[in-house]
Amino acid sequence: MATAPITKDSHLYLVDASAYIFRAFHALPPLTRASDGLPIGAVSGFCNMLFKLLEDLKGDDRPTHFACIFDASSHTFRNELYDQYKANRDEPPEELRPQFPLVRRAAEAFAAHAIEMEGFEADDLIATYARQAEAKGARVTIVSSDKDLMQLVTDKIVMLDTMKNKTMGRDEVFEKFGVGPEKVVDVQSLAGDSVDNVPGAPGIGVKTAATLLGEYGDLDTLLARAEEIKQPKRRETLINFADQIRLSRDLVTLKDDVPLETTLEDLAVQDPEPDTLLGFLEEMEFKTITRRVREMMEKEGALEAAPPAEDPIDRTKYACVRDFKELEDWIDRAAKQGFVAVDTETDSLDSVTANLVGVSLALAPNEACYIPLAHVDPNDAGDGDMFGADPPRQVRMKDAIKALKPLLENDAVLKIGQNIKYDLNIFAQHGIHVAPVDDTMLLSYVLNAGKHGHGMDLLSEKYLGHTPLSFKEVAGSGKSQVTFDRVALDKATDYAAEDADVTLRLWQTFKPLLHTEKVTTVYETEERPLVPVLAAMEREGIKVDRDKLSRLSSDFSQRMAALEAEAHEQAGEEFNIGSPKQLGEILFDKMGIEGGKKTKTGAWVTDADVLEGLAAAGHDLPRTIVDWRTLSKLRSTYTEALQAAINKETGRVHTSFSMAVAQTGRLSSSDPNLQNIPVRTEEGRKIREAFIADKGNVLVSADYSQIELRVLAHMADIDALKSAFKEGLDIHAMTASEMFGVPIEGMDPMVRRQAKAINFGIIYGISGFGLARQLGIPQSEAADYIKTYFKRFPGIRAYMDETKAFAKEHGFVQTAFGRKVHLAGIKSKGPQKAFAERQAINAPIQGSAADIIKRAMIRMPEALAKAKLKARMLLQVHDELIFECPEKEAEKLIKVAKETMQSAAGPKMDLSVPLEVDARAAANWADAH
DNA sequence: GCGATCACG
DNA sequence: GACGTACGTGATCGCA
Repeated sequence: MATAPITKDSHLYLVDASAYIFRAFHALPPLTRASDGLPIGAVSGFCNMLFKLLEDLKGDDRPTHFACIFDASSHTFRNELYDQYKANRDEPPEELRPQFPLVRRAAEAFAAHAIEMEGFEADDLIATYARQAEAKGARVTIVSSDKDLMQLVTDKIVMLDTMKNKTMGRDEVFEKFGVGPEKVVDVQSLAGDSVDNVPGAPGIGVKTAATLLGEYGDLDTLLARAEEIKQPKRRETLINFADQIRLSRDLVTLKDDVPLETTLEDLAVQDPEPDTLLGFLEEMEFKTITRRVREMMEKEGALEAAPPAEDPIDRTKYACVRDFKELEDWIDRAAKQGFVAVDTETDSLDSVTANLVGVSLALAPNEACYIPLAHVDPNDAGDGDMFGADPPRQVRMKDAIKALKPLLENDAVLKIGQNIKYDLNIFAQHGIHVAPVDDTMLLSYVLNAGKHGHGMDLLSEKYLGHTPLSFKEVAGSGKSQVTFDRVALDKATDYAAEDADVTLRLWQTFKPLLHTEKVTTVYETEERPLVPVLAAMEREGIKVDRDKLSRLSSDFSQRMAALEAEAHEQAGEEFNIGSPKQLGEILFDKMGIEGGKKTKTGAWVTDADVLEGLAAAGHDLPRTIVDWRTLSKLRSTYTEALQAAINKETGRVHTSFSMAVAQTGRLSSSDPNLQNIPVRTEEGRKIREAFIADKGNVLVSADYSQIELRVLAHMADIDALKSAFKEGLDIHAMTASEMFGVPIEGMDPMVRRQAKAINFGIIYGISGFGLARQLGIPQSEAADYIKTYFKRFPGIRAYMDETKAFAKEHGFVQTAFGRKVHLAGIKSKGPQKAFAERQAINAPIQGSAADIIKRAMIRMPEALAKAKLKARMLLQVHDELIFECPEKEAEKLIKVAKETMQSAAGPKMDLSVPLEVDARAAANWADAH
């Protein structure tokens, strides 16, 4: 049986199968098998549901663990408590009885674990599994509409009614019962249940129960203080029927500690055996679903070419290479073969400072090795006390580097890695410039963006059906975690060689799919060549003025202290000014300000929008908080954190760019994030001023002007927008002029501001609500604006409709350069669909702009070299590139950078609008921007 | 570890 | 007729 650990990324589905059968039988039209009249309506409904759950769900919603839970018998411990429990139930109808065993067979055919236990109801098993999974941080979806299960709902556990396609979380439970899930039991104990024959308290229904609990808190308190109830009748009932209420509670409370026979891990989703499943469906004579299942299986066979099953991962076959001759042998074989998977092990996650600890190579499935280079005795505590600490015998670092260099730099040998930019930086520390490379993370990114993440463990699980050793398993976790150089060589070999092995297998899986999925060009022209460019930028880093940051920090601290004191005075009490919860209570509960909103967790919303509104209404405290928060943010996230991020050796800050995080093709930056350095406020700009050029150098910032609107004008083919850009008009003013019929000359800045918000709205997949919120105007007015906009630019609406239709048909959208962005929710209904539609509109625009700047970045090193410039590219901020160069070069650099950026769409795309780039040189980033 | 908040494009 | 909404990121904090 397949097993898989439950982690916080797991998603367990628990189907309340017995309840489903009854419901399907009554809700669905009666259906009989054509050949012999066997009733099969419930079986059909059940199969359709399973298929939908197992095959249709994508992304986060895709189950990792799955079980169908059945009632084993009608007699359970509840009958011992109360002999009338469920005593009013009729025998199941004649047409339903033969379907029970068929449904169990259906579950087996879908390879869905069918679980039942004598003496326990399905509900108790569901409760036990759900709570266990939740305790491990997993998400749980209970497929049922049974209100008895609603007590289980939490932030992690939701219910799904597949017939109504409705998800039930906290809010929905609250709507139904008037109390949160944790008090559902209390309500049910009072209200009783005629269906299950739970007595409850006579004359008290859900509404009254909720009211009472609202007043007294919980059932025990309510019963204890029943004397205080004002209404005589209710008081009497609660006092007289206290025992019956307590019994009811025992009946409705689900048992969540059933001694399970099948563990959670055993519920791992497994692929159905095609012959068994298709055989069963054909036997039932289900035409439609048989066809759909067959199509799905054919497609998956093509898409996820599973690894040769006869070659499962076998860690015992890995070699630990500890002498030089053996290393030379591996290198020879790799060179001969022409490709090799490579992975480095280090003592840190930061590729600029990390030390190389070992290298692993893989030549073929199971043919992999680990070459330890800097391991120490695992018993060495690392405290400098070298007693008993003999490093294990291993190849000398210097020798290994010398031997590996020709292989890693050999342009006839492809080096395959997972996130190989990291390894490039590690090897660069040792003077090795690895090329050419392939990256399995990027292969997955161009194939699967939007479907799922691209980390190795996830990809291995999904495409190889194999769970690699986790880092924690070999290095420990928490306080007892050690760096990799302290891991014993046998364990290190298992882990490291497996990573190379898995990488190689993923490459074999993904590489052929580039062509079938038509994403070769995106991979070859945008992703693969960008890797060394970004690696160099990360190594280069950017200089920051530590003293300036330090002075800003002190300044912010002082002003924060003053604001904090002021806030306490305005509040009339001391409170934690950094706690949104406490602030909300002071503003809306204590001070009694009306009109507050709550978040889905029940806390008051106190974000800047709300506080600005309150300040405008004449309250003093909100303004103080807003000011304090501004400074607090700047201090903790920037002035403090950036000082800590300065590299001791280089004296510069080195970010890490992620190429496979953003769904649209954008980069992201982290550790630290240098793509969100403040600029919008005066205080914020001071932080930008701390980003400086080295002595004798300047920073140059070059940014695309309105690139997303230009891309939109081109892609949607809007003549009015295109000519506006060609004529160099102020695009927001032009939009305002077209919409409101006012001249561009001497335009009211407020009118232009509104047009600007609309232009952004268009790019984001506009909604009246969003525009109204942004502009602070009534929704009706916003709707009118949008109407006017579409009337004036009908091509935009047509483009949006086409894009949505394409997304729905194909499940993805594309940028102008052929990058695919898959949209998980596009086929769902309700808010998920609306969200996916907005993504569908935004992704091609944002993604095409990302494509363009990537193309510019890739060409930049050669353009700089050709112009004989010493300039280095340091950062990318989505539509902006930051360089550093000798003062004297600045003018020439600006020219080269502009040309390269403005022509970056070609020759692949003949953009029908010009791309404008503004560039400036200065001593710091604020002035260059 | 998660939600709320806020910094950027 | 109601619902829930602007697109894409990452870091920090309080609080469970």
